[in-house]
Amino acid sequence: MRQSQIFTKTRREAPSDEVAKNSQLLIRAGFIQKMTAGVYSFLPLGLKVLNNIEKIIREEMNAIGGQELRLAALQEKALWEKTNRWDDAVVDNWFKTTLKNGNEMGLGFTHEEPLTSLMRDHIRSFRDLPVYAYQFQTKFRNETRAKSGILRGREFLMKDLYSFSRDEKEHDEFYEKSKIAYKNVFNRAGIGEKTYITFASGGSFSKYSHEFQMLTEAGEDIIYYNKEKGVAVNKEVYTDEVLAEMGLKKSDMTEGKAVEVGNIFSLGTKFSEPLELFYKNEEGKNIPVIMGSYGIGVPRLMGSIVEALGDDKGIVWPTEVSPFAVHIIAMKTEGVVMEAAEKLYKELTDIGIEVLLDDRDARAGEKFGDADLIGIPLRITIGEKSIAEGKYEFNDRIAQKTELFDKDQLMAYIGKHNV
RNA sequence: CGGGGUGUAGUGUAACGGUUAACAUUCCUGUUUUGGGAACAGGCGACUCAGGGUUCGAAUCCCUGCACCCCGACCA
Repeated sequence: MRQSQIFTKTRREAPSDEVAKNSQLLIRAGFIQKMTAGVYSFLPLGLKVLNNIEKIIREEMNAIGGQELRLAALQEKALWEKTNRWDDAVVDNWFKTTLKNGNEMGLGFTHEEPLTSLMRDHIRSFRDLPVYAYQFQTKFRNETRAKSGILRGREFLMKDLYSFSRDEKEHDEFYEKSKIAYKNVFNRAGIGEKTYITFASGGSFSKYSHEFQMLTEAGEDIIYYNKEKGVAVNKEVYTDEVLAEMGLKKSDMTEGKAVEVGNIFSLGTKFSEPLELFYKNEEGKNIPVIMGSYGIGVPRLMGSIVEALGDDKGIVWPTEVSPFAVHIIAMKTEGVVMEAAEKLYKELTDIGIEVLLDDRDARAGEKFGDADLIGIPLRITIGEKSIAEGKYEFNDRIAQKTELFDKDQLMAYIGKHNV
């Protein structure tokens, strides 16, 4: 894509009401726009990132047998009354509305109920299990206090997977597989090193659950982590008993602030029983399905990446998440420089590499500054100097260093960083 | 939901109760520039969040509402 064609603009300063690093940088670079507190729109660059993250998650979910679907956002009252989750006294973050005929409806903040209900049409026999279904869908949560940019919004895209298993053993096997899949997601998203699988409370679902917590001052949870073992315990269940159970010692744990980028829950029969999702086993007996739920907030993950990797110059995207793989900076908009830039742009684009070409009639400082802000990890500067030498000037966004590559070296480098 | 704070050109800031609400940046014109946010000249852009009140006079003081931010509670 040509940068001159992108309608969004970078800005030098973030709006004064944006305090969080993630939203400051994302707004300055033109990835997102705030509508109102906790409600953000995703602009072309931001949507590309969101889609890239979605792709990573989709691949990992498919790899463990997930089947993608899309449930309705509008929810009917009767269904949620069956699990006692309609009442505002029980669930305080519903967005509810009323139909013209007076019926109440709610905007889904999660989807255990509708999916469990849906599965009644499809799960009858032990032969129909297990089932792993997931979706990417906008969730609505009437948070009393939205904050931290896109880390905690009132409307956000979420990947939610639900597992339906015959028994605890089958459930546990999938639960363990999901841990690996989640680790893969966060590794590919570039925050693997800072993300700990964290033992946590099960909320109202079960006694315990696992969260994936990424260390950052922008987070709202306190965890105690062990770097060597890569595990952590959420403060809310940080007891001697839990530590002993996990074979950990208090002296080996470090306290840190963290943001929950994903979580996995065992649900047991909490939903299958009230919603009557039973299957017939080999003896013809009705057995409640064992369930689990597995969530990742996509914008939150995007914001967490910015929090974790961004520096004082701007955003730094990991390769797989970056809106473009390569950023070509043309130092001039005409003559041999522009011709060389166009040529490389075409060559890379033709072999399926996503390239952003800065063809704007702007000064070098502005182009470099914007490139740093936007955060594409690989940058190639096309100018008279490197053309004269027959080389390509390559800049590493993270190391902030420059190298001269010939064509083969360049292509090899790009190939290595774009699997 | 409790506590605190803030609302002024697109953005960031300024303005003692007293001219035509200022400066920077963005944007537009022109000239010169062209490898890390260029220089000069000119120009556009604000009913100062909304509604009341006090006052000869309100961006400024008071009240109400709304919005946003921060701390806490909450986070299914």
